[in-house]
Amino acid sequence: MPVLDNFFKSAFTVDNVIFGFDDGDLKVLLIKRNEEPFYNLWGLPGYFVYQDEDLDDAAYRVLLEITGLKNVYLEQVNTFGKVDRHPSGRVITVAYFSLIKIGDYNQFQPASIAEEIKWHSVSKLNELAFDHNEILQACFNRLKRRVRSYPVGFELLPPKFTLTELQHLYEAILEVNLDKRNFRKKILSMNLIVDLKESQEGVAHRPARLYKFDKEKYEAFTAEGFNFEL
Amino acid sequence: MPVLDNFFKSAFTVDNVIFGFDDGDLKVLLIKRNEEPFYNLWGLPGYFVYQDEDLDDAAYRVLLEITGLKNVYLEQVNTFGKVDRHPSGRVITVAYFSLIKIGDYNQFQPASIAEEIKWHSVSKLNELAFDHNEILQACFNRLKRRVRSYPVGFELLPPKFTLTELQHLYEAILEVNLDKRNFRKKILSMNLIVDLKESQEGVAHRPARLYKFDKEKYEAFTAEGFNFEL
DNA sequence: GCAAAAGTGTTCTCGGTACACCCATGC
DNA sequence: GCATGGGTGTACCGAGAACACTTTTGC
Repeated sequence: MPVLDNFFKSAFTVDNVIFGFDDGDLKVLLIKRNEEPFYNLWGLPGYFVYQDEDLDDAAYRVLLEITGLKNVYLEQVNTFGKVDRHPSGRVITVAYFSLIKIGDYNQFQPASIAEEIKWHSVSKLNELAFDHNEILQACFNRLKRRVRSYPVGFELLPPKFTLTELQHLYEAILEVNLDKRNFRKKILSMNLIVDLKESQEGVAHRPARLYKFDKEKYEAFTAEGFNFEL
Repeated sequence: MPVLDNFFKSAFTVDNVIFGFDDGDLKVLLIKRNEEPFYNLWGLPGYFVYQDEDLDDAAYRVLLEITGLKNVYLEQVNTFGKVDRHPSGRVITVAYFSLIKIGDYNQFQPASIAEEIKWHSVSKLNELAFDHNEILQACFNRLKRRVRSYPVGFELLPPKFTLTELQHLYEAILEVNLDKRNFRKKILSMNLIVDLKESQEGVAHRPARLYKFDKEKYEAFTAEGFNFEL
């Protein structure tokens, strides 16, 4: 074996694809870089992992710095390690995605690593810094699959929501159109959401009933693993 | 930002869970370590990633060194980066799994990194070096899911096989028992395998018919993505 | 009263599942 | 002839998919 020291010359980072859902549209939180490389380009929030820091902890740290949020859904997706992906040296990055409720996000975090932070529609993105387009695509694909085995609505929607909002969420993630009646039949038969017996107010049409997730059922489901096909 | 040099002190490795199938049993190829740490314990084949080497290339290199094989199925699974997972310093490892035909494997590779290389049943494993039990479990779980979206039999079985062998493969991976008639109905209805009009020889019972995979259909299927529920 | 979205059932088809007996070969 | 695994068909049930009209509100 060669001298071990030859190998301890790399750095690694975490990059976090933070998904939110608003106005019928799946969004991702991007930062405008205020330093080289890729100055002024949009990119994923991320940072180097400290020497004494676990990978997951680093991902949570970045998430907290950017959004002010803890205890949110976070999942490791893939690791990207092309030799030349970072101009400063050998840097491999571990990609995570997280799901947050846009309403919980506090817009003005004092984030030193970014000049500007903004939600972008996943469906219309321009060129991002580094290999971040590729990373984002991988995370979006993972989310598409995850949606079938995990009730992601619980993470992305506000505490009270309408069935139409929930349907639009699935449609945005899966990039399909769903039949309203079939969707409702299916989702209600899971007994995962609860009718709050309240209604929307101030809308210029028949107000929709509001629902919430049943936390106990949700936890029982996630523990045993289940199938969420739609 | 702190001085960048502080971060370029880490090493990373790839570890490869090499699956094979033989005698109705799912196997994994392990090495007996001939150096510290974990001297004489069994562990996953893996190695440091060179500074000028892409991650996937490193995984293929390890695979080639251990098995003598190229062009086999290889998939990145997860990255493990607990601070103290490696006694020599900060080493994060990217886990891959690959699928090979046990018959193609040449038992005596001149592998410098191992004293001994041996197939082990996935169902009865002892304690492995590092966090390799955890890594193996993650890869096995991934394989369980992958089996539903990819015809893994194509990678794990010899060119000619019987339907019972194929069924046993699925049973070993999914850890369930399948109904013989239903399995055959389903698998034959996919038109993915071809009756070779040949039979087993030298067995002490009615000889089974031999089948092969239809490579064209297989490639068409994998290109468009498909569903392999069983 | 009109625009806009909410809410609601039935039918058909297809795939999944359960299930038991005869067949071909080696010894 | 017997032990061993190979090979075959049918009936039932439930989930998914297609499909259109009435209701409630704000303006």
